Amino acid sequence: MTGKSFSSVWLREPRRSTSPGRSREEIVRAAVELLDAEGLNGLSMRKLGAKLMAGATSLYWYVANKDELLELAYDEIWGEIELPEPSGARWREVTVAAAHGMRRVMLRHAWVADLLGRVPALGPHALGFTSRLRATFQEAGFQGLEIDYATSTMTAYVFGMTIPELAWQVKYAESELTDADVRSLVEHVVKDHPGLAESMNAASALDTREVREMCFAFGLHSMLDGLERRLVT
Amino acid sequence: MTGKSFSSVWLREPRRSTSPGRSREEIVRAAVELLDAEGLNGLSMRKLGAKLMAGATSLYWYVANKDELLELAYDEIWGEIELPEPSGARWREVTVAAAHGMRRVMLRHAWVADLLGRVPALGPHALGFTSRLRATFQEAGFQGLEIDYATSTMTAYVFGMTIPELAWQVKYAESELTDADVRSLVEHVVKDHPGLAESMNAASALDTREVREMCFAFGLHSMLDGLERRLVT
DNA sequence: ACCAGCCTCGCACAGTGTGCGAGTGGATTT
DNA sequence: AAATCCACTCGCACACTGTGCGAGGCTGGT
Repeated sequence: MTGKSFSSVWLREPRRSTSPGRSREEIVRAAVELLDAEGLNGLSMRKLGAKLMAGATSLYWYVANKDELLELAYDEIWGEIELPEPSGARWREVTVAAAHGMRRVMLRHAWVADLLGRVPALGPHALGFTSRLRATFQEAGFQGLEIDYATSTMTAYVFGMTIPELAWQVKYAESELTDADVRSLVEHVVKDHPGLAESMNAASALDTREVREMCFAFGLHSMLDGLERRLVT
Repeated sequence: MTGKSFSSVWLREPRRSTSPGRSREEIVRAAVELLDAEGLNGLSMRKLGAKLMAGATSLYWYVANKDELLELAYDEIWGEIELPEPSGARWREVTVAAAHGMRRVMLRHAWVADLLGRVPALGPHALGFTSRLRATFQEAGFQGLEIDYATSTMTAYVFGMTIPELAWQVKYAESELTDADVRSLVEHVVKDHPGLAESMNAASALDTREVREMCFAFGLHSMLDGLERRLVT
């Protein structure tokens, strides 16, 4: 009775197939592989069809359009995040583990960055994750809407911290720049900003990866401290 | 002496033009307008050319390729963020204002979400903003790498909190769903997750926009509390 | 008058998502 | 056994994309 077309992947049953290698799950799995290997621009229906030894348009039997396929692929990787059982007493441990889990999955599938701002996380895997994370905050003692606020804050932090990392990673991978090239670019561009230049010098003695991880941990624990304060007051 | 091609917009001088309406700045401004109106997929070189009463390929005189144009557009909107003068004493005020400024600009230019994960923020406007924000944290009392950690944490939070909002906004705008349609979709999809369903019910009595803003403020202040704690210890 | 340089743009190519409608093969009904 | 149906595949075509190339035009200096 919705009147208009109004469709969503999550409202339709997936189509089953007789011939093997041809099902929504298979297609989504192959799409994820292709995305991992070649990025968002590397995924085309024709390439995906070829990978599955099918015509490009055959896939449209299982999937309404490419956007839907991307929604499915997006939800798929939400399923990869390891998340300990909710536990109110050890909510910080659980939350820290969840944050690192999210970050790991994002780094593994750099193309998520392109979908975060386009696809609402409404798939079963995404909801499952969110739901369990929410339960953790609830058991920790948050109440009412603040349960959701805390959950959102936590996921927001991980997204926001990891996305720019992915931007670097992508820019890196697609052009063949050496570390020295990148450094010289940044040095040049940062010239008019003494503060940034100074911090770049300080960081350049250390391993980039390590700095990123320290930064992530610093922000994460700060944020959790802040949330914890909201709790005991 | 870099050996390889290795180019970046930020290393090349923009080309000047004789005929009016044709310059890097004009083109970028028009691109931003088009992006605002039609989103990332709505921007094509041909449409942009038409808007400027120029052939599509004329633009390539001023801009190496579309990616470069997007980098320029991305940096352009960094310049729109209002940021008070750095002030150590009132660093929280400044930071809160900066966060809301970022959020406002993002909501105004929903397509940033598509670029955050693809384009490193190396343009002059982005660096200017970052540099001044950094100065604020420095004057607040942070030291060494922690100045940058705090800065990153803050921007990460704003990005991460706003991006999913943009996803909804986009999905909304491009399909013509009514509020009721959206609610029924979410209700349906959330059925297996009692916690989420409950919180949805609690929130549905309130104005969506208001809830989003309360959530944003809650997380922001939590995060700043956490950072402040790092400071006094 | 000639030339050099900046600047414009038409053409063409390879590639995209996807609607359409014809085809195929196996199961079910008559 | 024949006819019918339906799940499924896919070739073709269309409109559209970014962009390399190279032919032109305009402007100022000699």
